[in-house]
Amino acid sequence: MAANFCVKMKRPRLKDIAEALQISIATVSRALKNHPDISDQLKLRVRQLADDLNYEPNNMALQFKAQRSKCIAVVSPRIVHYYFSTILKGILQEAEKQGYQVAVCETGHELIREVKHIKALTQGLNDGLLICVGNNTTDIRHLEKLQKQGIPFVLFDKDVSRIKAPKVVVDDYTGAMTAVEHLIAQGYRHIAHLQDNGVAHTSQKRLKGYLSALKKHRIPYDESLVLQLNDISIAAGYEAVEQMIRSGKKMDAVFAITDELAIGAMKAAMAHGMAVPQDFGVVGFSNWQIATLVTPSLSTVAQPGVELGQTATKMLIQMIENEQSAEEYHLTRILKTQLIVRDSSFRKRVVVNT
Amino acid sequence: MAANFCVKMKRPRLKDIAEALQISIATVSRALKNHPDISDQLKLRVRQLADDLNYEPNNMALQFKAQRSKCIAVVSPRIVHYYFSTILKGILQEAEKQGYQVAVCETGHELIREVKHIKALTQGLNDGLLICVGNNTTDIRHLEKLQKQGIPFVLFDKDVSRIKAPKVVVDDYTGAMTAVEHLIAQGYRHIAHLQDNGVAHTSQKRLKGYLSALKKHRIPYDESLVLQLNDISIAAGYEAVEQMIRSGKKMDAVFAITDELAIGAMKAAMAHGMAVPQDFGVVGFSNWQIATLVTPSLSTVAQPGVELGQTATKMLIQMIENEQSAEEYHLTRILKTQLIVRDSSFRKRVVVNT
DNA sequence: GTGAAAGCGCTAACAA
DNA sequence: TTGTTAGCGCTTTCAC
Repeated sequence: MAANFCVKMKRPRLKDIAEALQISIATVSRALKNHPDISDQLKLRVRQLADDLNYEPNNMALQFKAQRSKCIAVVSPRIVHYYFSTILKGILQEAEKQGYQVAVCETGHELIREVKHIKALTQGLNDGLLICVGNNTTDIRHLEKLQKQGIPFVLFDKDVSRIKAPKVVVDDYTGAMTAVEHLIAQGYRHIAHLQDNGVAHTSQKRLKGYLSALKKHRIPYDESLVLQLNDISIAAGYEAVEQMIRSGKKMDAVFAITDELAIGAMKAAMAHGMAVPQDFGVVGFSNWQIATLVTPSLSTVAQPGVELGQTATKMLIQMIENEQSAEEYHLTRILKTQLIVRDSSFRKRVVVNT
Repeated sequence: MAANFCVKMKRPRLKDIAEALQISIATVSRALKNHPDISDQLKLRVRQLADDLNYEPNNMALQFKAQRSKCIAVVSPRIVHYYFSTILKGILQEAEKQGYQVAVCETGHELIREVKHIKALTQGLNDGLLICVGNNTTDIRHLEKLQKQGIPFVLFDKDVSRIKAPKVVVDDYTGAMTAVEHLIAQGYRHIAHLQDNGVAHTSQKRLKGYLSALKKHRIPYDESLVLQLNDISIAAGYEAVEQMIRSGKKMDAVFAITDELAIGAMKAAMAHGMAVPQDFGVVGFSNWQIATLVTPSLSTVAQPGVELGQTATKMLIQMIENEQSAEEYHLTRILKTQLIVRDSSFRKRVVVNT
């Protein structure tokens, strides 16, 4: 708008180089891509000038021409979240390796934002999507629409069983089962399970793992030991376990759906004079950094976040580059978890294999 | 390549609608944007068909035409990092509000990757950049080049004093000074300072804050109480303080450059029989989530991550939309930190104002 | 070995 | 009220 005394150098285009050298645009283009048809002499002159002018190809034009952006987008419920950060790290690693740019957005588990973001991201800017649906995503019409449009996408972390699409998830069932079997092996018999509202697939799978472990070892299932909480915070875990203890319920261990709940549970038990792990065993889920920092350190089921991110990204890029739609390519990859036994559940010498 | 029996619907273009309706492309374009010139009747027909075909404008074409992508990119040293996650959250919030997409990449504090990423991100795909340089970025030619190219960018978190560009940083100096003054007010007199290699601006500013606080309260400066560590982990903090204690050095408090170092320091002191905060006071920096989880809970200097992200994004978008170059718009915004006093340093009742 | 020209999907100035 | 056309920067086929 305002007059500008300092002449701002416009970005050089092929045309500028062509005109300066009195040759055609096509020749410049070829020279810069080292096309064999162009004489070495001319190539040299072109490159020289391109360097001098600081020429960089205009990516928007390239994209537009190729109708491909080399951009993928990630839709995630949470950003400030250790596990998700590790997934994102894996995504970025793989994308960098393959020369893709990664756009990120957060839905906060709100369906409206999820739908809005997915719509915005697919209006042509991105070649594909990596989506982790929110906990409240029961309506999946937006995903079905993506499929119809033939836009490649991969679902990660949260399974959505009602849709046939490529997915990368973690083996919550086996992870939970292994954790509970470990508690049983350590001699705990009254094992409570702290979960969230139980709606999400992950929660259901982990509950199933818990139940299977009990069944396998013939420990009677006591419904009142499975607590559904509104919140998965440390405070929630604390409160839940405190109430159980106060109520006189017999309980000597907790398997919690998150590390935070587990830590809350541990603190509550300790506050009520129980020694961890001697009187009370605790295992969490996720292997957040805090698990190593609490005292006693927390046993937990580690999820392979980086690997999950990498795997999902590899799948997506493959779909993009082979022009496979999400409908054709419905593969579910299930990654193994790893039980990490730390102090909060280790009171016996036993051989533990994951 | 291979024959495809299922006819894949190609993405509809304006042309398809125009042909079907026997009108011109321009008319379709205008009808869809609700241009007043078009008759309501026609608009209706056009919209109807567009809906039926599931028409979505091709963003690549729009971008190309406008030479603007409504994309910004974030360059960060680390992804799995609580503080950075909060910054990213702020960035995403503001970008979402203003309708921008956000690309993210990680440099791992490696200059080569930083340069490579910045180059890739500026080849036209992004309207501007938010950059947090790595700890080893002393060579800043890549940033100077950005300025010359007139590409809008904002530096965040890490200051680079040698370049005149818009920046958003945290007031490390005052933050550190406040923390140390708090320790002094609590009666500690032999306050050690744990820092990293001291190269980064943040480290230097925090050291200065430490020194100023001592000076202001006439506490003699003891060089041997300032430790430069190779690593900012819990283990490093533990080791450093343990050595100090073993060496018989008089020391009754630590101000550490990170929460992790601080926690390590605290654990070391406790391991050697010192009570925290009675015999030994500890204050960290950053307010990571773990600060609330350790026992005793850790006093620390909180950095406003979300606010920082938002501010940087606002500045960048303003630059983009007003076509201001980084050279013209060299404003440095310094955000206040907040001292959070928890158990690790609170032994006296005093009024604490940030 | 090099140039001319079409076209990617869309917008907007100009024409009718 | 609607159509025509040029053009955004680049690649690529075809012609010479």
